[in-house]
Amino acid sequence: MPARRKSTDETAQETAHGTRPEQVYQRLRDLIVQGQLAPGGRLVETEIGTRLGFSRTPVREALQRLQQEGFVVSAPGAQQARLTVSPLTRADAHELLNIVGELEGLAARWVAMRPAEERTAVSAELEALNADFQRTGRHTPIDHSRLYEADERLHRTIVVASAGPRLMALHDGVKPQAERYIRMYISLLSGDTNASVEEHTAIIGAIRDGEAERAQAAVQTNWRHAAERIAMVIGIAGERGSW
Amino acid sequence: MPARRKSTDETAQETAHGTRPEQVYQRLRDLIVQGQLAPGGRLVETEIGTRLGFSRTPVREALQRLQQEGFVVSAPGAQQARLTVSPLTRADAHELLNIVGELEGLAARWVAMRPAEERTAVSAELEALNADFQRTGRHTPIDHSRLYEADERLHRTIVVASAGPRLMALHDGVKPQAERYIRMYISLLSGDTNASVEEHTAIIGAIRDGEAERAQAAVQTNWRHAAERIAMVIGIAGERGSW
DNA sequence: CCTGGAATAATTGTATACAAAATTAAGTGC
DNA sequence: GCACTTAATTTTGTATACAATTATTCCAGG
Repeated sequence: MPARRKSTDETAQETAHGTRPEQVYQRLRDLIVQGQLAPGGRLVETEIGTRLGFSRTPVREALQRLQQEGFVVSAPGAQQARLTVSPLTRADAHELLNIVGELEGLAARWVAMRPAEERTAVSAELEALNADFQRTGRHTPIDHSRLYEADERLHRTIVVASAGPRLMALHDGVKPQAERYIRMYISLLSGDTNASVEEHTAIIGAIRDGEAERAQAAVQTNWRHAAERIAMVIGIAGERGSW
Repeated sequence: MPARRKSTDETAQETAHGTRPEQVYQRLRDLIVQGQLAPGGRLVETEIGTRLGFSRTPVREALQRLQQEGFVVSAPGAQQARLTVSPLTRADAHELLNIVGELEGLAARWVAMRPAEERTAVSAELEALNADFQRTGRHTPIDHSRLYEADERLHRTIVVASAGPRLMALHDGVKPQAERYIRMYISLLSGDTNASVEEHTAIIGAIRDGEAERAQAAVQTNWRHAAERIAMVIGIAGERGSW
């Protein structure tokens, strides 16, 4: 195949959104986050390439990015890369969720420092999202995927409202990895959404009142609790991909 | 040139530490951090390649990494990359230093949660480093580079003592970018090192006493002050590389 | 002088060929 | 059957060729 790019005559099946490395990246990331690519599983450049219909070059680019973000690790000590899907461990979950808490906490602090008008607008939006979250949590049977997404939307709103490009980039890189843990174990911990709803309420209140310190602390607490809960669940359910 | 790797018969001048992409990455990063590659300056793959004696492939890998970490940005909206050294702006400095504060704050919190024995060992080491820092600050004429490095050693000690691999990786990616700002403007703000020494003392005390919350807050305060000072200095001295 | 546009050059994206490692398979002697 | 060596295969690292895109130059017309 010649090295044509962005040709207008795309074949029908590949809708082609974004550059090729981007496509590969998105595809692999989804597979990892959703567990189709199991922790510890090997990633072979040529295989991915043929499977997705690209050459190794864009695949390599995507893998590098995934590696840097931590979705993928290379066998340590080896001279050659040998990439595998990162294992899910208790320690990693704890560390990761706490980091997300810090980043989102900073974002919350900054929202709480915005002018009153903006704050009320954001809090109103957050209230609505929290109500959504609560409703999804009450609904039986619980749709775990929707529940995660409702929570995600709420948190993301805080970040988008205040974060500059640096914090956004960092958050975008780290959050999906937390998602890996949360999605995997959410079914085991979604029994008690009331606690989360209350924590969200505390966050929203602090933002509305413009109390930066309190908003930051509330977000961090929220995540710290999540970290503890998930670490506990992993302790029971066992780690996956590490042995 | 054939694609030989890790050959034992390296030419004398290239001592070859690490893989080729790693070498290129290190080299470019240093050039950017030390300002040899000015903010806004163009980065051309072939030029870098010939200058360092490698082909475009490893250069590309290094550039990608630099881009993801934020040292380098691609012209927005363009279809092709067009990489340039990231500009130094007031807003970016503020955002970046606050992020570092959060990450190191989390590290400090974790150190403060370690068993007493370990905490006393770390605090002793930190005390020594802080004394070093103070001494360097008093010495006339002030060696700004040494002053930065003394500060850096102290902060790094906290991170190394407690951070897991995730936090370490994140910190290693973000901190050198803060370094870019600090090194550039340190000569303008190193007049008053006493404030920094005191802030360090507060951090060390909290760690010694095992007060996680206070340790975290102290580190964040330290960085928030630095952020404010540097943002102010940039306001006076003017931004570089953005226009 | 400067404005527009075609020709030219520079630069990046992608595929691919080949080399170096590393892994696996296959013998071989015991 | 098992340890050990060697051959074959797989997989990654690097260089390079070519295409697509973007920037630059140059020249005519006003």
